Amino acid sequence: MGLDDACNTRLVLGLGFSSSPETPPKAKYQTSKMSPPAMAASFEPFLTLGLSGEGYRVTVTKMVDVNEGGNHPHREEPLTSAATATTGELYRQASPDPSAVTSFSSDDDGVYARKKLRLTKEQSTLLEESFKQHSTLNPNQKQALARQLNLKPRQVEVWFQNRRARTKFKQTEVDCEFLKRCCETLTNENRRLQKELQELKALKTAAQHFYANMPAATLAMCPSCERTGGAGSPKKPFSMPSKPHFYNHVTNPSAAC
DNA sequence: CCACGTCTGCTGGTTACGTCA
DNA sequence: TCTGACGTAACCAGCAGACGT
Repeated sequence: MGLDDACNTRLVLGLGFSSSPETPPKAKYQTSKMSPPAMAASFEPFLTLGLSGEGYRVTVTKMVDVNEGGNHPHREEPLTSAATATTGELYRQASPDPSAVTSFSSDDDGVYARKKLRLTKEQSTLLEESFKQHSTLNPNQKQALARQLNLKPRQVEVWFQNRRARTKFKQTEVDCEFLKRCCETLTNENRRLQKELQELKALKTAAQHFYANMPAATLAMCPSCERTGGAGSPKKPFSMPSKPHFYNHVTNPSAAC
């Protein structure tokens, strides 16, 4: 819509109440807390703003946030979906990108319901490239990117927020997988060491029995400690190393993860 | 210097729409 | 055509830091 068009048309403003579902627009619920039946059953004040004699008609329920700067979620007044659709529709008309038309569609009544925006491939690509350079945006970057992409700064902001969240989620998944593998490896290693310990214990018991049942005369003298392995030292026929050699997963990370 | 209120941007969680198998 | 799963835009609540008073 060009400037000339805007100058040559008259605005028509209407205000009223309606309890019927068809007028004003089919207000779709915005949040789950506001169920559609509840919306349909209530008396809704509505405001119509249109260009005389033709299709540029905007119908709004409750409040409309026409302040572009007031797009911060904290300060945004609650909008009905119809109101949101209205601002979206206004924006769409200003957008030269034909693909953006699919972002907001009208139903058979010519009434605009809120539809989810789908970013074009070009928009997504540029956003991705920008995200690779910096995962957060300062206000100037946001404004510039929004202008470049023909989007609202708020949309760019939301995209970056969601993108950061997705990145974090993916990283968490990767970390989770890594820890799972570590856990599996350590469990296997633990099992193997337990088995080894059992075998050593069995060996020790067998050796104890062997030396205990052997006649003292047949026992050889140990040349270094000068003790026999049998009756002379029944308690310690042989000993395990005082410092058992455990596999260190920290110093040998390849064995674990 | 400290307390307080406001503004702004972020995160985490959720909702709802569009797409696809 | 219907349906469920999935991706994601949009939203909300809460928090934290900067800033002015």
